[in-house]
This record gives sequence, structure tokens and C-alpha cells, in this order.
Amino acid sequence: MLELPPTSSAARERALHAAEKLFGSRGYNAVSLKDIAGVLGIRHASLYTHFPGGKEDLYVEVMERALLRHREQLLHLVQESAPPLRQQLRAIIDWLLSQPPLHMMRMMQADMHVISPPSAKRLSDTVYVAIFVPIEQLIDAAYQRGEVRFVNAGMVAGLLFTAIEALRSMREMPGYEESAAYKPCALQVQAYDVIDLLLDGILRH
Amino acid sequence: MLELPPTSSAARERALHAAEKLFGSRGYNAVSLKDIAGVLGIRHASLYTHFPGGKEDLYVEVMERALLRHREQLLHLVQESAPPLRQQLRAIIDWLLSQPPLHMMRMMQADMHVISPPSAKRLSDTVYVAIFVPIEQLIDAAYQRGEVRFVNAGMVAGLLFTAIEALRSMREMPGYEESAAYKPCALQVQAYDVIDLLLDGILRH
DNA sequence: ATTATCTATAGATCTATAGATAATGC
DNA sequence: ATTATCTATAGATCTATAGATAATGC
Repeated sequence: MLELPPTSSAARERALHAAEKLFGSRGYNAVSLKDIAGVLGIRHASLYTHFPGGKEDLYVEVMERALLRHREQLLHLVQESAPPLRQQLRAIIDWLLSQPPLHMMRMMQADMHVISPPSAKRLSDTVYVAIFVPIEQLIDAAYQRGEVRFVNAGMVAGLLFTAIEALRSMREMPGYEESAAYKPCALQVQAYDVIDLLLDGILRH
Repeated sequence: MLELPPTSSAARERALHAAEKLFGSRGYNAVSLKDIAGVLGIRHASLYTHFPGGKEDLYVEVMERALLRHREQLLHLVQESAPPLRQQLRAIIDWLLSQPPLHMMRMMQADMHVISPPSAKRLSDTVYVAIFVPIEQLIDAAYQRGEVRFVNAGMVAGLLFTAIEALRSMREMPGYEESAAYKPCALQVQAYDVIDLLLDGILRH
């Protein structure tokens, strides 16, 4: 008789939610199972009931869920929003800023090197279909209707996404408010500036 | 009698060098003192002779050195290179690509949250003077001579730097060559595309 | 009857310190 | 004489497993 791992339950959902918050804010290595259990008010050993694969499988499931949620919403926004491209990108950025940050760069530069290669491969594939594919679609469509010149759409997608994450990270840096880099302006305003930069460039013309 | 920590020696330099390579490729948490000692062929306890402050102080010193090396070279390139801006940025990118990546985003999103707040503050200040200040100078000068429109120079600096790091990270991702995101083109070519994007934008005009 | 939790513990690994021994520099 | 290394060990912490107990669902 095959022993199937439980695929859902209220307690399991709570655990995924708590894990997502912790992994999201501190990354894989800096979060222990005890931390996650602590948030839930249970002992860390109890987590193995819901996640027999242990910490790594829990992490991968958490990140896959977050990424696929992004995919769904991004595809929806791409389908629904109307040109011009600037407006479409603003809609996307508005939604992204309403979500907890994915910290994609940390995921790629730190967490991916700690988990097993198969898990890393699986996650990086998901990053591609969840983040790159939707934004590439948007850029390609803009190219088809003659709105933008020929560019590497994947590169634009990556640039846009990492730029937004960089803006958010800057604000979390210690002493940001007192630093010389501080500009007293809303995150959304800065993000819209990034869009303008991407669309118009900075050269005077 | 004050006991001054040793400030230099051949063995100490070797340790800093090995630590820089390891911290650079895997980040703070994923590198142990034993890993560093292993590269040097010594026992990990021996590292405390050169770095009485332990792992955190070693990390901070390593990253400060790397950042200040960047600062020196970036300021030099900014001083020496001649307009137009596109050529100046290409010179900077060429040098950046010749160096091991700093992984600034990982530093800000992962490592900074693990070390003590004072160390984090010190490092983030150094990031500002080493990376942002030089590129801001470049952008400001281009603005003074009327080459670019008015932009947030710090934002442009951050965007350029993180974009280059993102390009490099993509190539380190597992299965990059087989992925749909793969573009068979040199890193330098992609980096130059980023510059063009930044300068010209992607809109047709 | 099954699911969810607990206690207890094994086994790794990590940072750091103490004190002994070898290597080096004047 | 000083610097650089070593061995040995303390003390934390982390992942994971085994087996017992409580809670829940039919």
C-alpha cells in the first residue's frame, strides 16, 4: 500500500504561510525549522508530519507556490491591461509592490547554492515561467504593434524585476533614512521612474 | 599596555584572499571558518590569531576591502575616461566584468541580516561610497554637459550595477544553457545592451 | 482510525577559547 | 621573543528520526 504524503490541511497551510514569511525575509540558511515552528506555537519535530522531505522540500514548495502565484497574476495582468506599454508596466509594478518581495536575487545567489541541484533546477525553471515568460509576452506584444524597438525581451524582464527588488532592498538597508542615498520619495514614484528610464532612456533627445 | 591586533602579514593576507573567494561565491552563512582554513591547509582555530574578532569581523574586513578596491578603480575610471557617456559606461562595465562579482544584492538581502547591526551599517555605508558615489559622479557630469536629461543619478547607478550582477547570476543558474532563457551571446555583449537600454530606452522614436 | 502534536535523542556542524608546540625574525 | 600553528574541548544550534500521547473526523 502506497503511503502518500498529505497534500493539504489547515495546519499544513499555516505552516507554509509562516515558512513563506520567514524564508522570504531572511532566506534559506538563516531560518531554522525551530523558527518556523516557533511562529506556529508548535515543536519543530511536528513539522515533519506535514513535510516528510524536511526543510529543503518545505522551502522548495514555499517558493514554488509564491512564484506560481506571481505567474498567475502576472499573466492575468498581461492579458487584461491595455496599451500603451507604460500603463501596462505601471499596473504590473503596482501589483508587485502590493506583494511581499520575492528576493529573487538572493534566491539565485545564495539559497540555490545551498539546496540540492535538482531542487535548484526545479526552482530556477519556475522562476523562468513565472517571471520571465509573462513579461516577455508583454514586451513581444509591444514590439508586434510597433511600440518598441527590437530588444532582448528576457533581458528587459530581468532588468525590470531586479530593479524593483533592488529599490525595495535599499529601503531595508540599515540607516537608509540617514544615508546620503536617501531620497524622500515614495517607493511607487521611484518604481515609475524606473519604468520611464527603461522606456525613454536617459539621453536628452 | 594595549594589545593591538595584527594588521598585516603574509599568512593574514592569504587568509583574507581565501575568505574573499569563498564568501564571494557562497555568502556569509554558507561558508564556515573550517572551509576557509581548509583552502589554506590549516586548522580553523588558527584563524583566530589573525582575526581575533572571529568570523564576522573577518567577513566585514573582506567585504570592505573588496568594496574599497572597487571604489578606487571606479573613481579612477570616472576621472580618466572621456565622454560620451556610452563609452565611459562601457569602460566601467569592462572593468567590472574583469573582476569577481561582488554579489551586492545577496550581501544586502541575506548577509546583512545575519551580521550585527553595527557591522551591517558599516558595510552599507561602504557600498554607498564605493559603488554609488563614483557612478553618480559620472551621471552628474553628463548632466552638466547636457548629455542626459535630469534623472536620479543614484537610481541609475543602482540599476546599472544590479543589472550587471543579475546578468552574471543568470549564467550561474543550474541548467542555464538548456533553459529557454538562454541566449548564446557573450556576457559583454549583453552588458553593452544594458547600457544601450539605459541610455536610449526601448521605445521606438 | 487517522491526524497532529509531543518528548527525547542521535548525529552533524559551527563558533570560539585555552593551552601546548613549532616556526620565524631579530 | 614573537608569530603561527596545532590539539582538545566547551557550548550552541540544527536537521532528522523514533516512539508516545493527545486531538479530530467519521
